[in-house]
Amino acid sequence: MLMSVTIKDVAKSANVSVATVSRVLNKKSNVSEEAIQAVNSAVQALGYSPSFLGRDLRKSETRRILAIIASTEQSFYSDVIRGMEVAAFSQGYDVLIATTHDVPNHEMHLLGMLFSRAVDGAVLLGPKLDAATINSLGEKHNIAMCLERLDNCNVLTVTIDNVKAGRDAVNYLIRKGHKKIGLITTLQRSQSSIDREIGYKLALKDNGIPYNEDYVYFGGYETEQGMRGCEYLMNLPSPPTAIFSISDIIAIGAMNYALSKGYRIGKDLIFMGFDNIQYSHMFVPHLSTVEQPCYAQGKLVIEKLIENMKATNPDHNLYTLPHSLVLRESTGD
Amino acid sequence: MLMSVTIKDVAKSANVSVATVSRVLNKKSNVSEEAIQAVNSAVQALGYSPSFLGRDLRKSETRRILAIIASTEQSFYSDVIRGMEVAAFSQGYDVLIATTHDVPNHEMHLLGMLFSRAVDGAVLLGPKLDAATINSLGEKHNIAMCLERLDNCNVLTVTIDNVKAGRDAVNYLIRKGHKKIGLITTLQRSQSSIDREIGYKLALKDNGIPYNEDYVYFGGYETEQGMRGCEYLMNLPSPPTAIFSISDIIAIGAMNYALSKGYRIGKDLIFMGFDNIQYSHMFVPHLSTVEQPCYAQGKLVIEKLIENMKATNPDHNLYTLPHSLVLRESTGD
DNA sequence: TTGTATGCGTTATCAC
DNA sequence: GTGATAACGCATACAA
Repeated sequence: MLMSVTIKDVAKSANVSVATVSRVLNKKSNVSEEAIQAVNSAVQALGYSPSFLGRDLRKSETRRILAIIASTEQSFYSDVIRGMEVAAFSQGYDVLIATTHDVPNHEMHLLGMLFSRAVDGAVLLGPKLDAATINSLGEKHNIAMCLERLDNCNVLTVTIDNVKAGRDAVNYLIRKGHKKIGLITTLQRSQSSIDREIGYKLALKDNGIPYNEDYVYFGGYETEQGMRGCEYLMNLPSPPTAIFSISDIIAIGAMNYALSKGYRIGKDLIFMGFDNIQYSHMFVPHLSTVEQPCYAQGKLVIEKLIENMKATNPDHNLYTLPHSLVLRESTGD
Repeated sequence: MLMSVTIKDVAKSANVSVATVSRVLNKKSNVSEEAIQAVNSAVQALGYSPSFLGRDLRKSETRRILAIIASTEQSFYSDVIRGMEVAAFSQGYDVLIATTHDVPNHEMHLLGMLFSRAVDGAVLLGPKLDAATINSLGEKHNIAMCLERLDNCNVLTVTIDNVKAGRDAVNYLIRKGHKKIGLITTLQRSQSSIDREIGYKLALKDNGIPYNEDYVYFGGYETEQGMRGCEYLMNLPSPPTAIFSISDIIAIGAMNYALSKGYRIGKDLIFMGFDNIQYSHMFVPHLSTVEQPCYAQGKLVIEKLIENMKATNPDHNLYTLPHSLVLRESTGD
């Protein structure tokens, strides 16, 4: 489209060498004031913008990091991305986002940008690839995971302790005086769902309540599935009086059903969600939920990833950040 | 991190020249079966992945397109992005997303990726830069706008007719028998908001209803502002019986207020939103709204943008795609 | 069918 | 303080 103006053109126009132009552009110290002026006005006049293609090749770095997410639909990622951007930007990196739509092959395709050095590093937010694959990639490339951990995965990871979070959530429901606790979770297993389920069971055990598999509904991530889950649970011979859902979206669906059947939410029936999405305090009644530190997780994972890019000995640890309960009307608070 | 294996290493290992390696990798026809085998097994053995840094510089194209959005919070962008990706992918392009968080300077910084040829083109979804700036960028670079148009902007744009959409929405409320129509819009002006307001006024005029500025509330994009707007409108001496909001988020806030005051939504008071976000049919009562063809807009803008990249004579037209009304409980449907 | 050589736009090393 | 020039990794024109 544009007959590219290069550093050579600027050099010619400013009557200096390309080396000097490069020095000015990169703000090196040893260059005369005259040269600086000459170069700057030439740059201005020609509308020159240095090509990253040349620069990146020469320096063999791009200062770009790729965040790979399922889709932009989960508004919940927003704060994570923001944390990533702030951390990256402060060190001169840009964050680019790409979406997989849950297709493992496409996730691999995007990781190709990493293998091909189009980006310096990648962060996976909820990968669909298996641990073994990610492990082998992690040996050769700068890669990290955020929000979601993987069992037996030896890759830098920042997440929360989902077991403890699930446990805390359910313990709270029990402390509210409830003994019959339903769980709505997903058939499609992500490690965070599994961990939250484990937390659910541990909380029951903490309180000497026997685990009853009838109280667990396996559905999908959509609101509709939450409705189904609640419908199923409330039609049990001895329905639960409290329901923990592994996501707010699901919990809202569940409350939708409960509302339509006239249950008094927060009294007859209490609900706890997970994620603290924006909508959880827009919905009426407002939803109690577990909040995870999205911004902080995003920030930390980038800081660690950038450290790794410079390190000879990369850090492949798992970092867990603290979560918290947000109590609203749906639990009678 | 990784002592890069290059095309040279592959050539050596396969006992051929780098040219032959390149030919095999790019699936050129004129190359012997032997060579293909040799190269492929060398690639395999060495774990070679071609560097985009070299390739992109040589071909001076990246086959990457940047989508610049405010943030990933508006789940509403999701389908647009999806349309963009499908269109791009089918032509061998990747779509990368970057967020501005409404900071014009950061938008400019991201456009730097375009100037510096780190991407071949960019799509702005709701730019914060002014028309003059974007115009001048559009002369030299492959750039397009989507979802949001700008007055006097001579840049490829794909959007809907927001004037007509607003007009249709309000006309529907009037056809439902309402004459006192409130409008909740935003103080911070985007062209789409302005256009929807114009549509509101035109619909009133269509029906011989005088415009009353008391019926218009200017707030922000958040749910809370929708509540305020509704509160304001319903406390007027002669409150409206129908409320049009320029976004679903705002409309949900407005309904929140109405619910809390005991109005019977869909009967005493009807609501129309805009965008058809996922929440609009999760909220109870379900929200009537205006749907825009997100996927189609994303798809079209990329198709046109890629055409432009090849064209000597780029297309700077404005394309408007059809919207539709989605009728639910909030309008008594 | 294959190899050699050049150049893409930078930055960095080295002489001056 | 400055200017040649090599090198980054690749694709391709040209020769063979």
